[in-house]
Amino acid sequence: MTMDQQTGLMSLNMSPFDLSPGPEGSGSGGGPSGTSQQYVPQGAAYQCGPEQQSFGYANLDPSYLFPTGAGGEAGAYLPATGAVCDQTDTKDVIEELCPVCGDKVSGYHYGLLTCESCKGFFKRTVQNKKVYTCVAERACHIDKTQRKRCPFCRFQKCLDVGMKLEAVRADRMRGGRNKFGPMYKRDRARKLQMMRQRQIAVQTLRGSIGDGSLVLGFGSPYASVPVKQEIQIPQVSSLTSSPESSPGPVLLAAQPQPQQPPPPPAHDKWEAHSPHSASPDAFAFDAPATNAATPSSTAEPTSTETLRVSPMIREFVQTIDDREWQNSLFGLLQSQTYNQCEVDLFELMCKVLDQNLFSQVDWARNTVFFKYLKVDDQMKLLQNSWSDMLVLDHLHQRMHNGLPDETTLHNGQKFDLICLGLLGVPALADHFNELQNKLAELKFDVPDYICVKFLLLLNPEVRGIVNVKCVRDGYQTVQAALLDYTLTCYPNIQDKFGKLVTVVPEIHALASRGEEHLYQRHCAGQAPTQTLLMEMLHAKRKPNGGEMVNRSAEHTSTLDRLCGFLPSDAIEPHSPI
DNA sequence: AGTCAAGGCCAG
DNA sequence: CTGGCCTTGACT
Repeated sequence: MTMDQQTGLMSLNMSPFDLSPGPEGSGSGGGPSGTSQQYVPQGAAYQCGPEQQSFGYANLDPSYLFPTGAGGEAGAYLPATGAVCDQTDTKDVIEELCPVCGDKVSGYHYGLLTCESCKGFFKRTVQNKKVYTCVAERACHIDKTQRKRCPFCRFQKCLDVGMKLEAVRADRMRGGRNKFGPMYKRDRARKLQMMRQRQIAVQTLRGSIGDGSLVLGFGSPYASVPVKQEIQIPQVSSLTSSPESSPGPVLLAAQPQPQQPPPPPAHDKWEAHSPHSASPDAFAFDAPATNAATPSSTAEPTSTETLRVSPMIREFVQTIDDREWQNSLFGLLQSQTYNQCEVDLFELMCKVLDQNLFSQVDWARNTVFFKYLKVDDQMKLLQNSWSDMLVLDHLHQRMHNGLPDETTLHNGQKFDLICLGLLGVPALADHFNELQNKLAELKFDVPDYICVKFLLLLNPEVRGIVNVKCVRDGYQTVQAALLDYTLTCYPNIQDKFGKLVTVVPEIHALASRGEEHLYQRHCAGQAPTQTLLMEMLHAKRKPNGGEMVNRSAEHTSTLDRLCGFLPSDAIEPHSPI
């Protein structure tokens, strides 16, 4: 039996964001099989109790904390020995701790390196369609000694760290290999490379002690938390396809390609995450009917003009990882609603926004101009622009990737995807649509998008920036590049650049209203606490007007840690907190 | 033939 | 129900 058959649980005509089970339910063999336990209706936020709260994010998916680059998906611990790893053999790679319980890893199981017991637990849960109940707040701490206490939270953590439902075989066939084989191989290779790079980074650091210019996270007390396993989701629709043959990240396809058909709907990226994909079409975004990135015959750049796109803009476009954005969105919606009767949609929206924020920080800190700034400056810029960029990202996903307004969750609930772009304010929908129409008229394309995003981020007017010159240089460089791009590639659109620039304050106005709304709901106790999202909301409202939170070791904010984190491939293991 | 990630078995 | 160990079988 193929993986398609194993996992063919979804309606064939299901939309890419339709996460609800197919006609047969969430399992392969019909409805739940006589489990005695029942789900406890949701109410509590995804928070941690005081006993396990070693730091602010103790019970959020720890892999959010230290994103290690685009494509990261599952979670795992790096070696937490505290010692610098001087060897880079495979043995070290495998000597990790289970991302679920911290026990010794026995190999790759269901998508990532886990211990034998969590492997067995995950298998039994999925095979037998167990439904667990948490008698506490559904935020139990899971470690080696306590993993048996709360199967609900243990399973939730399995999903959170990235264990894959689709790797459990519906037909129970033994032996053989599945589609993750090549992925595991790549992951091993990547880990080995990371080890080597970390070694180099450590050596570099040793040679630069006392050099205050290094912005590294070695002093962080958080480095022993799990770090995302760098497993790329195979871009395949069946067991028989090779992930290696999958298309690369969204790169040049996003650039104007007037003489070619628009990029095909990216089915794969949806199937990749869904245990329920049944057909290649099941997870395609709607083909962008009014794809602004597919220029019309009158206004688009010609192929000759495309060649004139500056290398910098090409590079900018390459920083976009829409697939990661979509995969993580889908993965979160999937994991948050698996085995759930009903979820709080506002809370879910906050979690998605929170995840988007982590991606955003990860994107920013790897980009030119920004990555050379000191952490404090980086934080100020992000705190100033995060909501604007969230709105812009959503416009981009809608316009260039056909993101629908709504999706059906696993549990049958409808989730308004559009609310992500509106930051939870339905009343802004008209404004949002007007903005989108305006951009569509301007043939707003992917290079435009990424340039505007840089302009939002690199705002030299932000108060308190130390290295204003660097920010301004970056801003002006992007501005010039965008002007050049619009003149070269869209000569028929009168003053496209100027009109794009006028959109920025509109985005800001929209985002500000959203922020205000989120803040009020947060104050009313309706939003999950201890999230990066809430940290961002609070930052602007601090009496010192966006000054950094106290950055002493005992009071380090999440954003601080994210910005101060090492380059993704040079992570220094630390002793536990 | 060896590898290794699936599923299965069964004592505790 | 758990988790350590065993069996299986596609892939190398």
